Amino acid sequence: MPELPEVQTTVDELKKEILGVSFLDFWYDWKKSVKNLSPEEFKKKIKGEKILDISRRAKLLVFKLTNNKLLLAHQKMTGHFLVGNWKYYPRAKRKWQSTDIGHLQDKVNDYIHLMFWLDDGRQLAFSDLRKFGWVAFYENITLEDIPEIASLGPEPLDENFTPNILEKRLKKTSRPIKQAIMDPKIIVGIGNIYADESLFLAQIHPLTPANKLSDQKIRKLFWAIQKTLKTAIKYKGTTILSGAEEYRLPSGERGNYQDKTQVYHRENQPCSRCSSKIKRIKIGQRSAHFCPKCQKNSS
DNA sequence: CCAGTTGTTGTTCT
DNA sequence: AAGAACAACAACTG
Repeated sequence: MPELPEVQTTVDELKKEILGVSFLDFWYDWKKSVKNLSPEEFKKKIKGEKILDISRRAKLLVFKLTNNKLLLAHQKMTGHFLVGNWKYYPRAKRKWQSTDIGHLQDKVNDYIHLMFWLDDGRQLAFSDLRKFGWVAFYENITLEDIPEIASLGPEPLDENFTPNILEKRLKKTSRPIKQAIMDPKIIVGIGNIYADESLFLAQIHPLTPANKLSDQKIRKLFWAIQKTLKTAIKYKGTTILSGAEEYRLPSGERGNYQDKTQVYHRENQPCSRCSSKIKRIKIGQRSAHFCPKCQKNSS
């Protein structure tokens, strides 16, 4: 699922491919995939816009367009961008406006809900099996004032982010530490996979109340989060094997970090540190994976 | 048919 | 009022 490392990888790869190109045309088959405008209005706005820069804030992709206009995208759980040159899409069994795509022949995948035609002859496709992801178009507003951005906490890999800032934010809540670091108002970019992995690295039990962690543990957690995210970026993110289409690089390749996880998706497998069986419990209706021996519920 | 999966938001409860 | 809990969104796998 796209968390910070997957979004960062998408940004890095897209920059190599489509910086400087312009949008020629747009197609959609799911209205809600365009968040703040009607898809028809969005299409009018986006046509002719040039991609000047691509960056990331939290799990959002930020496309900087001409005259400070912005295209934002959130991939949520199953969304991802693909760049290519296709002829058929999306799924044969779905009805769609044949006038828009009549000349196409090779299929992308079954879950394309947005398609952008680019002026370099290629296409940018947004694949999203569960349809929670979205794009939004903004003009006459600075990035920090956009509602989805304004309420966000600090970036874990920002050079100005320090253990003291993390400590201050964690002291404000008694919720389990796992839920606290997954809360984008406290710190952004961390989802289920990297929360479990960071807590394993820091040897912290996921149920420990956030405001009960010692300063030493918080410093260790700070380090563990950065280490985990940086390593995951190096491996181009996580693509958990499954029949469904999930996270891919814009080239269609899988990430490789799923082979590196220590606890996530590894229930009953031996801990790499002590060989105890990895446990899975529920925290706030979500799975949490941890080593019961290495991650004690102590403050 | 049911449980499990996921990030974020909006609603409801305490 | 604030903070925490939880439903909702969607679609597929096992």
